[in-house]
Amino acid sequence: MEYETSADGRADLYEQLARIGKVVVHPKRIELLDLLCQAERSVEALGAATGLKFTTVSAHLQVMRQARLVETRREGTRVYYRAAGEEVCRFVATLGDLGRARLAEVDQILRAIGAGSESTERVTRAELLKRARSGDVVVLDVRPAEEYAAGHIPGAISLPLEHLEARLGEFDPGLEVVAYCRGPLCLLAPEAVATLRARGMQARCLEDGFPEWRQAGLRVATGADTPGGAREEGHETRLGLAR
Amino acid sequence: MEYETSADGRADLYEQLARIGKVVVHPKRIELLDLLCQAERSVEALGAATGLKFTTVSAHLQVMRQARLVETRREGTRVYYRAAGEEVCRFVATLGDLGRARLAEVDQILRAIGAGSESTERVTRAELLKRARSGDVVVLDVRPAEEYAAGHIPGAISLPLEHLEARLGEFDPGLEVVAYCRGPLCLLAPEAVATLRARGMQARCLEDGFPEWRQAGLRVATGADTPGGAREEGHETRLGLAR
DNA sequence: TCTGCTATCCATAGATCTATGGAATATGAG
DNA sequence: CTCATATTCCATAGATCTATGGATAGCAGA
Repeated sequence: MEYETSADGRADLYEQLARIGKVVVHPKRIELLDLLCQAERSVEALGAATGLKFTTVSAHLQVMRQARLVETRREGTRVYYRAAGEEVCRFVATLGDLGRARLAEVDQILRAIGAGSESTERVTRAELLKRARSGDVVVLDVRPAEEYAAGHIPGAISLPLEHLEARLGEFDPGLEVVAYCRGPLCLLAPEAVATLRARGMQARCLEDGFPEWRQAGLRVATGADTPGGAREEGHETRLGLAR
Repeated sequence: MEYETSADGRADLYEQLARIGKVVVHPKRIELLDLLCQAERSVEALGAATGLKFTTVSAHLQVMRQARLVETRREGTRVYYRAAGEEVCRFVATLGDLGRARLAEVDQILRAIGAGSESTERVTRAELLKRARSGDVVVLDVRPAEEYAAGHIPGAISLPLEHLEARLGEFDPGLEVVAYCRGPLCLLAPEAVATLRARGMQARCLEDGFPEWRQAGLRVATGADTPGGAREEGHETRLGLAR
């Protein structure tokens, strides 16, 4: 149906809000928006992350741009997309909360993969701050490297989930690990914790994720995890990884 | 496209959230949901409020029911719909906030009708409480009667916008009026204030609206405004209406 | 049971959306 | 200017959605 811009302001209003609704009517667009709330990405990278052809991703991004939910930055021949402001992320989070509250399926899905109302309680931000100060805990950022670079908890080390297995041997078994990811709907940290626990390690998830940390007004650090690549030898015990 | 329930939990998750998105992709459904966040209503009443044939409204309601955003209650031959919980209202409010923040059109529309970043600042809840105690202010609920009945600010008098003109003469010109409605996206109170001011009265809007009042944990009253119909004679000065 | 209501269910024409191939654009390196 | 790369723009077949008329179902009163 066609709802042209009429003289009736009230109808117009809902019309405008529906532009936003259009974005979240498609699962892939929700996924894309969720990704963009974490860090900016190129069209190509988004395609790889979602399994869509870049041309399809571009089409979805145009819909999101129409709704002003994303902004772009050009760098050379590449275009980086990002969520257009804090409100967008808050909206996505609210959508997730609502799904969790009203759709039993959402909770089931999360639980099925180990997140959800998990067996082990999570570490609160306050507790993490306290324990980090005393130095007996390793804070692990298991999100993709670009998201870590876009912002992370100070002192956390970047170890994307897919590299976790490979580096399991490097952990100091004497320290507890606190892993975090993107938030309550994200499964990266729960999976990491499951992996670590399977090895007999002490590991828990942080409550929520990085976005919530930032929104709580806590300090954040940015930049890649030692640009050179490998971490500086010898300093790693600070982070709880055996050299 | 068809996104069947696959083994990939992640895809499933966004799929489920898209069920909610489906509700807000259609302007009329947003309008319906917004109405249901205010008070429960029958299918017929919703049709009248939105200008849709009841059969169309029913179809929209099924979509909302699928997403579990509404619940029903049967009373005789009539079915009353309502928003399914606080989270739903919060979601609608967040959608409105996002629209306001990102879509200039939304703000323009609101401003065009007198709401939006209006010329007169609004009264805060704290200020209203204080002044209500000293009794030099009339609190006016300009929403439809059924919404007033479903919950209102204690001491407020119900005077739906469409009856305001007719009863203008009853106001005590010595008192300031504070009008409220459904929230920042609602235009009822701003219009009421405009009408009152045109008559030279002191009038302002309350910040936000009733839902926010309730969410702030403040006291609310329920029930119709004197079941008999006319307000008790003689007690009205308490409310600022001349007898 | 029959009748009158209110609401849901069904079918459908017409409008809209999605994924994708292929062409057109924009930017940077030669 | 030419070529290569990353995107956007366009066209389109096939799937999905919307509004609505007509039929059906649940409930209350005669």
